[in-house]
Amino acid sequence: MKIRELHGWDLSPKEAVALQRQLAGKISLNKFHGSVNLVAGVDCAFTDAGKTILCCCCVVDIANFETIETVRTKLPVNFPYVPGLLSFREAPVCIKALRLLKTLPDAVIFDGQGIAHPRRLGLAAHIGLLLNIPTVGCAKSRLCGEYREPGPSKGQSCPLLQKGEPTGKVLRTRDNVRPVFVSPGNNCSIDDAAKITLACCSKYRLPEPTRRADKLVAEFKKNIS
DNA sequence: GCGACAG
DNA sequence: ATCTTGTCGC
Repeated sequence: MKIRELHGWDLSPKEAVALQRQLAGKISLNKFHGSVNLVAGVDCAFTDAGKTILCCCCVVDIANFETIETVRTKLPVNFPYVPGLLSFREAPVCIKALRLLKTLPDAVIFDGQGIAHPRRLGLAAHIGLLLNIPTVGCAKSRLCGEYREPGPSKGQSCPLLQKGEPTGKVLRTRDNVRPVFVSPGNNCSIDDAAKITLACCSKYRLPEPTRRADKLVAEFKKNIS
């Protein structure tokens, strides 16, 4: 798929924070009007003593949960892990991988936050600014925000709030299993993000696109080291 | 100053 | 994220 570029990625942590504040204002949370059938999942892993980052994408047809396409690629790590600045570490490979896709998905789900971020620009939101389709952040744990525990059944959720403002949802994707933290990245609303995520869940806690991408990178890593 | 802190 | 075996539970 074609992906535009807004800026370079060789920045210092301070410059990165300034850039996030500037880019956050460009996010669109308008409701998405369209059908979601093909969803791409993206996930990363590290090797080479943390000097190389690997990334895999998996496009899944939500109607029958069949894998349509997969891609994998790698890049040298060029930014440290700093809570709140994850995109500057992982976005470059994710973008490289997405560009390798021949299939144009209807939406993309990332392993991380969307706007549920201190400056409203988590990984899914940042990369979402480069795409024209909805992006969703589906994290396994919380970065920031307050919430109450959602009910125990699949589908139940509670709003994730930042200073009282909703930024996402704490969503139960399986009965009696820890919830995930979902937030829109760009080009969709909070409800759209939760709806898309739930539509991608079959029998596991993580949505299929992301879960499969995770398995793919693990295998990729295994065949390298 | 003391915790919290996506992957 | 990564280092790591077995083990409890549906």
